[in-house]
Amino acid sequence: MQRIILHVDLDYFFAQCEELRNPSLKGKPVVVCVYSGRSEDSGAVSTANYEARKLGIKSGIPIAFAKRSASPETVFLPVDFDFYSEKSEQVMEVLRSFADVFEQASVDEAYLDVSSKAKNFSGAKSLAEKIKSELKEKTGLTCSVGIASNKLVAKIASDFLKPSGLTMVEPRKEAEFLAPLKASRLLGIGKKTTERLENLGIKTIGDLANASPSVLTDEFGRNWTDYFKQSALGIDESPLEPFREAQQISRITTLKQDSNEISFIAPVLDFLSEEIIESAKAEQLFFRTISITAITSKLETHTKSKTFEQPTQSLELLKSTARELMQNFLSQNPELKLRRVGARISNFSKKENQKTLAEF
DNA sequence: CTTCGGCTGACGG
DNA sequence: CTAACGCCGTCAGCCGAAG
Repeated sequence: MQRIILHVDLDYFFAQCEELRNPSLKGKPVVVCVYSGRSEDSGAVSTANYEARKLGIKSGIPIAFAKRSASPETVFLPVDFDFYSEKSEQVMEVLRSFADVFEQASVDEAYLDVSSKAKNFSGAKSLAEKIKSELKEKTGLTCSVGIASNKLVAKIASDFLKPSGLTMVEPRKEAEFLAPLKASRLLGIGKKTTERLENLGIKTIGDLANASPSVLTDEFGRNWTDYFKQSALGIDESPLEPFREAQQISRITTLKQDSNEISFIAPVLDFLSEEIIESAKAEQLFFRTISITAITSKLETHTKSKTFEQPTQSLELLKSTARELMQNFLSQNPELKLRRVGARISNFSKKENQKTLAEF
């Protein structure tokens, strides 16, 4: 069955939201930042608009680093996630109305299966243009759209021409479209894997398609090799998932100063625990596993966890367990100081005391 | 043998 | 002068223990 999938990606989403709220920002470099609160400029850049990107400012770099390459009119703003979420909901509502099957992939991305609404690829292109104009009209936001026969290629296509782009890859043209692109465009190929592939002389997706399977298997194993080979040819049967359930809820924060004292860290974990329980209750989730994360001064990550028999929603249990796990970790690693600490719940069930069939 | 718990590491928005 | 560095979430893979 030939599918027609659209991937819609909002352009420089957080920064575009800020431009929408304050139109005088338009035309200036805008940098949306996550401040850690530890010193004036500590933190990282979340999103930069295209004017800022021209200056070399992009997601993930330290704020202090971004300020060095900023121009005098560059505007730095703190993230306002509540505002972006609100806009995101408006956007998703519009997009959903155009789809036979809809999957929100993140706060600023969605997949639309329009197989029966569009009939053919030429119809899908008209539909995509309609989506772009209606989205702009109803929410004020621009987006880039990719059209293809599956999610994998649609996502790469939406990224091909930005901002405000529209890229269509017709059926049977997938491998040809992908071949010249960098291997890192495929999902799951990040910094580390790119380096390992380059050591094998593989730079582009085309190189990957032509690579010897046995060489790939030696380096990455069967599972990855199969996935790489299929992806490089643009083959992807994965269905849209309209109702993805959360697997975990976590909160993490940067300490005001590095520390290994439980008396300093425990109140921080308590605060994170309260936020986590609030989310869990909002989604009516009961959890069995509690974890803590400890990130050292040298940015090494450690996690510890504990699983309980009965699902729970108890704030007190979360607080006491998180504290106990952290206390144990600190005693076992007295030489370490922590920069960031986090807490997490997972292993969800919808209800407390869920009975198994055998109990009836 | 499979499943579960615990943990690490890679990745991405 | 250099180095600088958030937060939230998913998944694969490994290990050892338990079933």
